[in-house]
Amino acid sequence: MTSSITLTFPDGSERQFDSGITAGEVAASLSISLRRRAISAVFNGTHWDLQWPMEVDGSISINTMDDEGHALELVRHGLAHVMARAVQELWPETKVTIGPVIENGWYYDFDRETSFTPVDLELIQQRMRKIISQREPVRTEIWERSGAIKHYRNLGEPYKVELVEAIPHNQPVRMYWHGDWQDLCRGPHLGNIGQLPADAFALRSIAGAYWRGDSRNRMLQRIYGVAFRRKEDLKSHLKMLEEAQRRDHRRLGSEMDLFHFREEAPGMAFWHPRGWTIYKQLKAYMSRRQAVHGYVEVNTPTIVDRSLWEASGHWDKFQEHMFLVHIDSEQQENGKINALKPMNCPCHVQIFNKGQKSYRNLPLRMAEFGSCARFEPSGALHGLMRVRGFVQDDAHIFCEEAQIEGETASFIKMLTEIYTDLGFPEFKVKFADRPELRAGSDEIWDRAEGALVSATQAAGCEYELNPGEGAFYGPKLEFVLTDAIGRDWQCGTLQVDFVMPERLDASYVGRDGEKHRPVMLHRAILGSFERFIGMLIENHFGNLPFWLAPRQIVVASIVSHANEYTEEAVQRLIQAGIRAEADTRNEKIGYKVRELVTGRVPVIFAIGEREVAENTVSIRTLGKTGMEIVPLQDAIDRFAALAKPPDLVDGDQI
RNA sequence: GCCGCAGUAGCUCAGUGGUAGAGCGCACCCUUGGUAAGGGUGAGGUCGGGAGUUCAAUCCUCCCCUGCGGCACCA
Repeated sequence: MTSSITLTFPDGSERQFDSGITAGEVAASLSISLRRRAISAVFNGTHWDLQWPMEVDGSISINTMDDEGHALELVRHGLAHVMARAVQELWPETKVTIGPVIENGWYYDFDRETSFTPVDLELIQQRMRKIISQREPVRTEIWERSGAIKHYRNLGEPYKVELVEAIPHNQPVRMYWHGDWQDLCRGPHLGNIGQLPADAFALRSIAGAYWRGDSRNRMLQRIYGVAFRRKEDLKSHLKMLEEAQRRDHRRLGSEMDLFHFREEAPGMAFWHPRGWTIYKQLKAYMSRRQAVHGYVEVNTPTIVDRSLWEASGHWDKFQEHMFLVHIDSEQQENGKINALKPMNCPCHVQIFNKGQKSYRNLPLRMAEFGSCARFEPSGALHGLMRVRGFVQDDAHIFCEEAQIEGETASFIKMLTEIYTDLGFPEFKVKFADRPELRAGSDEIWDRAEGALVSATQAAGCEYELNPGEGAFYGPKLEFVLTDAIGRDWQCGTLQVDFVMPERLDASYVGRDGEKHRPVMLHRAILGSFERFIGMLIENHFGNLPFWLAPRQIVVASIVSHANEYTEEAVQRLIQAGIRAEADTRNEKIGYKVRELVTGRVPVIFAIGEREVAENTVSIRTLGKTGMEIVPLQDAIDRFAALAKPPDLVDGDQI
């Protein structure tokens, strides 16, 4: 009296099976070789374990190791369990928690008194290989919730008890056995541990991580691993990581003599002449861009009395991140305290508030390259990407509610232009909607979110939802770039704010002659110059576009009696607006070239007797091996044109 | 902030319970050399800071600072 189900295969054919048949049995019914190669199935869109029964009609396809996505998931997931087993075999007192698959690998969090060491990683790795070589089958069962809880209580696995308790009641509690070792897991898994590639994984690092990601909870020890289907894939991945480390902006920043950090001012960059050159160029570019897009530029105080921060709400919400300044003892006695500004917005509202504004002034786009200081937690600091002192390309658009959508759309357009100019035609967009704790009515939030979403869609931007991550005062768009090591950094942002204008009592006179509250859009494109320059360095591997390159041309003499002509050429290049230097050191040209090439100088002019005699230069361009002899004036004209920032380039330029 | 690891010359790193070494760089000299390293000589270090153990600490112990990898945070 078994009922039957109908399964549809990828080729469209249908077959009847007894209800409860497993995906593995279905594969076997198709062919013995397929059964042997099968690793999992996709049943009705769900990644399905070969051991799981199917009890409803549906579509099915069988996966083999050739199905990369599914194969990698099973491999990484399987290795997570094997690693946990290895750890418990080596150190039985260790408590297990969770071990999810992540990009390129997995991690597993353990609770153990003693810290894992790099030597332990090697031991674990060896034990994992041994476990894999035992080729034990994987078995799964669905358990009663209470039975599972009891089981884990008896085993002394408190984290597993918590996990079982957290499984929603409409979902099965699934247990897996890998040989004798057992773990709670929603699956699916490979049918046999021996299918895991013992030579295509590596344990990478040990790190702390809070249980359930909550800093109030106990700190566990997390071990990260990477895994692939084949040894070659692992090798190329490790090589790629090395490559990425080589383009780390912190490394390039010191190799190229751009900036440095020191103990006296943690999280604040000391910009060297070459780094500051990039900074200045970028700032000038942004300034021109903003002018074109209808922004006015302002400048506001760095040190501001606490009364403003109290009014803006920062004193309550942000104080622990603010650098406080006691100016003198008298002020201190009066309880007067100043703070370095962590943001520009309150100051901008004060400029808006000076004098009477009318709807005719809106939208008012007020920009500032404002120097901000935030006391970031020590563990958050990361080169230029996360600093305590930085300059934002900040602006606030004061507008009417009906203008939000239009302003958003033109902002996204401007941001896309700028990112493209700077070498980031691709970036992620996240839409962060209302958080649980928020100001303003649901109706206002509905309107603000709606305006942001429709403007984003109108701009043709794909975005992902970042639920509940909006600011307390309004929803935001986040524009995210990825660094060399794969870490994401938010650069641009657009935030709708109904709260700050209220708190600081901003108003304008509307068409009706009455006072109205403007809406404020907080927005930035680069985010901070520091972070964005970090991204630029990594993105270009230090080889910045010519207009941004801190050293554009070095004129190197080959013989010392060419030094005078060399200096003259440099002067003429500088007058033509090019960043040029002379290299008249007493060294061979081969030595100079090597040093300049490794120093990422985009263009070298070499000057020997011939060039002096013929009034030419020998040009060598970074990345090319050949050279080219050109009259000096022609070379100056050519590179002066190339040195133009992208927004100033004439149409017919390259 | 939390967990772990690290800090020796300008840089990259070696090293030892008896106050330190290499390569590169730097300075000077020789060399005038045609596109990725010409040769010689020399100067440089409170071994991150403080305390302790010891006859003696750069090395061992503790505290702090900074950095690195994560976690948490990123208004």
